[in-house]
Amino acid sequence: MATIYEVSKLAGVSLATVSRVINDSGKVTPKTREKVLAAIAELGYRPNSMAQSLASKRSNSVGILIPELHGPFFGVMLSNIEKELRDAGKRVIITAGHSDENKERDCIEFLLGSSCDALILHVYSVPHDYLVELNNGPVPIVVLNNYVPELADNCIYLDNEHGGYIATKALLERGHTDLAYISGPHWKFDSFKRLTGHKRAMQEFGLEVNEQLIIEGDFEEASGRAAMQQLLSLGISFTGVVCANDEMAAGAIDIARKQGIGVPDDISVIGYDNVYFTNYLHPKLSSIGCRISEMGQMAARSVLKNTYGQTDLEIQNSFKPRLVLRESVKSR
Amino acid sequence: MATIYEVSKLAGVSLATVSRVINDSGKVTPKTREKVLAAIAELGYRPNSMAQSLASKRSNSVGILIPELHGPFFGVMLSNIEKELRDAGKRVIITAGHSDENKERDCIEFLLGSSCDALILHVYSVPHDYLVELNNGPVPIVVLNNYVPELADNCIYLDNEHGGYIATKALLERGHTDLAYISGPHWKFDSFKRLTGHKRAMQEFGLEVNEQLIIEGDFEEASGRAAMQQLLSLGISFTGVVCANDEMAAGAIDIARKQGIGVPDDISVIGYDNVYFTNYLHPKLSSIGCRISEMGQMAARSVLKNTYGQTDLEIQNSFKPRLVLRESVKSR
DNA sequence: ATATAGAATGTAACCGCTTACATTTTTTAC
DNA sequence: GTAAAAAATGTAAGCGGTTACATTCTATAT
Repeated sequence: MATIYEVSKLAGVSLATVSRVINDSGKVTPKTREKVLAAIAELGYRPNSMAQSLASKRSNSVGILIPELHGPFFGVMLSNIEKELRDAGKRVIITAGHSDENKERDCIEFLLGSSCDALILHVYSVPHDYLVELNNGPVPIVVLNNYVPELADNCIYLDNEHGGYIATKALLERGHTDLAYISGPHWKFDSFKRLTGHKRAMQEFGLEVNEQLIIEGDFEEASGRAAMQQLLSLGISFTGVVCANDEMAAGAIDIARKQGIGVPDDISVIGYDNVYFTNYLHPKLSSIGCRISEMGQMAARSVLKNTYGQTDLEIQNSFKPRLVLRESVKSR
Repeated sequence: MATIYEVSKLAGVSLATVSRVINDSGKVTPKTREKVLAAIAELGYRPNSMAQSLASKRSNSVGILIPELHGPFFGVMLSNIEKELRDAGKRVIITAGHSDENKERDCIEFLLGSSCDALILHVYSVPHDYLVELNNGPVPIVVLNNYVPELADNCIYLDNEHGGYIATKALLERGHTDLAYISGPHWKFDSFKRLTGHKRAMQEFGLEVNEQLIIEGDFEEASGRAAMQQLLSLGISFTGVVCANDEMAAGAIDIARKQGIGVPDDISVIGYDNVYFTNYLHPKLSSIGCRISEMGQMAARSVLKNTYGQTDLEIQNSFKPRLVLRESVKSR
């Protein structure tokens, strides 16, 4: 591989000049620029990014930590982060934290050791203090899908409380009064917030929430099945089920069907996340749209703005989920 | 950030010695190792990966090019690549090529300019020649989910012809004789191979394939709907539909249902990829399992073996898909 | 005790670039 | 035409490591 030195010799100019044309920095006469460009082309020269990084103290790469790389939610998020960042010529180094504190820490360590210029973190288990501390270090972070008060400006998040609220309200407004709720793990903050929103809506409508009708799942389809099973075995009647994500809703619907309970005829079901397969389900699942792409994009923009000096970018920190009505919800 | 120089001073040893303990290379007395380790801990020193890369001419990062970052197929693949690679301490730089030749080339250029030690490429549009040429360059590649004869040892792929064959055979063996086929884009090699396998199975069973019953979709759900629509409007009877992926199968089933055609009672449907949501569909979709995780993992191992010298790893280049029977297929 | 092989450590060149500063060239003003 | 200012280019010192080779210990053999 040719080096900048060889280019400079061939073009008959100094190293500095070659560097200038490569980076488009400083003034260079069109004529000499031509010469340099020609030499670069002739040698098939490509700057050595490691050397550039070392000398400039900027790696042009940003580290991403996301719970999983697969799955409809994270995939979309990642997709948008990558697009936005690569359009700006930045590299994206990804790691998966699997919602486990130690793994999340490992990933962060790993990314810190990778000379990232910034980190985009979608974590579940690492404590807030740790994030705050981290942000005081040399590499700035943006916290995705989570709100940390001390880091408010660096957070891009969804108002999950509102999401739980509107999901529930969608059913209440349609005449349902007896609702069940299939929750995600209570220790996951977004899951917890959704449930909080649910309770607020119930309260607002003057309804008692029956704790027996709140089942804790784990966001996986199987837990939705189990939850529905349990709900039906309770012998308490209800006409609507709010689920904390679409996978669990899919499982719940399937169990209902198997027990001869019609959705939405007997029971209305609403999911959360509005993941792409909601459309493939039968009945098509109503859900809560989470602005996943926008949040991903915004997280990327946040680092472009704060780390790479694209000061013209507008950052929106908080996103409001919205109701997406399909076939699984019916008025009574 | 502390440098190796400061560590060496604090520990009272030379740069070389510090480097040795960091990299666990060369001999170092336990005692001096202790001193160095202590100094490292005291300073909170972390090696500068850019400097390491530059000096060692090894970035420890591998570039990934994949059509999309989202979607059930690619997500799983990516997930396994990342896991395998990061367990080995390698960085993963990802890019999405969107099945477009120019974008794919851009991505490859981008990765080449990122000092990757190796590339894992899942491409659709870039010609074989280009890949062969590329592989002659300084950075080795592994071709994922595609077979390039000249690069046979660097390819990790699925036998898609076989997949199309067993999918079709699954229906034929269950007494179906009139089959329709919803294909992916013919220009995508995997899609084409699947169709080839379909035809072979038909032939083997002494059946004529009716070209009218082969509809070209684009792997998206909507095209599955459209294809089914078209098939039903043909007025040609058929009792089974083989789909080149699960999304299109989901669309096809939904259209059938809307037209009052029972699946699997009136028509059996089989998908391809065995993507996770096949389980959420109603009826649960039979499909062809594509060993996605294994291929992803194997691609990663291939680079660990060939680029990072883990010679003990066994590489399996070709994977056979397998039939996954669920509810959408029924004997007649 | 001494020579010597082998182990541990140190020295310094180098990896390929960026950039502050110095120098040279060109332009402008008079 | 000359001086001063501005623009273009060049020089060289890093950036923070790795590693070949040189040097200094240690341990073993004699």
